[in-house]
Amino acid sequence: MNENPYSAAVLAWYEANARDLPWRRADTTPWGVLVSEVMLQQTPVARVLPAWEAWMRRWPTPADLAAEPAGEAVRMWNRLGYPRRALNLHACARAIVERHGGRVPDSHADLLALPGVGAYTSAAVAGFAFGQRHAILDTNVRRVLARVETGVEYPPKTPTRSEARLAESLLPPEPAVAARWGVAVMELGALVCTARSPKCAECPVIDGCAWVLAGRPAHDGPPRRGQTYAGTDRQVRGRLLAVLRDATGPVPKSALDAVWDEPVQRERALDALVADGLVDPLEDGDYALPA
DNA sequence: GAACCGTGGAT
DNA sequence: TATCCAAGGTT
Repeated sequence: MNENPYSAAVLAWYEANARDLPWRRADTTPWGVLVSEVMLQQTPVARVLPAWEAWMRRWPTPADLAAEPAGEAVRMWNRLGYPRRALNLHACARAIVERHGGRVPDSHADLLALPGVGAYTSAAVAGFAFGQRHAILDTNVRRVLARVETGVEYPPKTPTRSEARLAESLLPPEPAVAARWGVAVMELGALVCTARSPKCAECPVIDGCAWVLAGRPAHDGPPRRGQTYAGTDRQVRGRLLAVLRDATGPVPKSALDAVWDEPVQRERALDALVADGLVDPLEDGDYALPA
């Protein structure tokens, strides 16, 4: 008995409309799935595609990456954003080699223990790579459920227990079907039930959508503040790291000083990069990507 | 729980 | 041009 009234329609829609993404192919390894999920954190599919291909070509297994210095991962990450994810993936590779014999673990708890792997990513890898039954609650699923089930345009700013309970209540009983349902709802949110200008005419569950039935009311409540970027420490960190990425070796501090005029903010950003392990201060005063 | 952590395309 | 926001996680 399945308590999910949408699964059949969504699964059928997915069969007909799913994108042919490389990390979804049958021959993709769990490592390939893990790499894709980390790269996709807060990053659009279109920008991940070439990065994933290059990464997997260079480091087809965790052992391949574990054998390299962390700085190589940061350099390879290029401009994908949130470069600590590169560090996390490198640390994942070493943990997988040391604790799991070089194979990506299939248990949800072991996945969750990996650096940079949280509630979403652990569920996604366990589901998509190993066919297990876990609730997937990413930004796409949250938006779909907010509309179809709750009747509001957008979910809360941060995931709630209520959302998690709802997602779990909708899980099909059969693990393989549940895993399929997870990607299918995500894909529906990514292609049809989008944040702006949703394509309701193409939606397979429009007849049961609480938000549509309510007349598609606009989001009420405080505006979800956008993060200004210009002038922030993040921008400074990005510029500093770009210098190190684009250099072939260590760089003098003067090269870093050149990217930002304001010295207090510049030093703070550099110190933070060092504290995060993204930059190594060398004994001679130069700076380098981590060894 | 809020703040922080990059980057670039779309509108 | 400015804002939104994209398969989150950590502190």
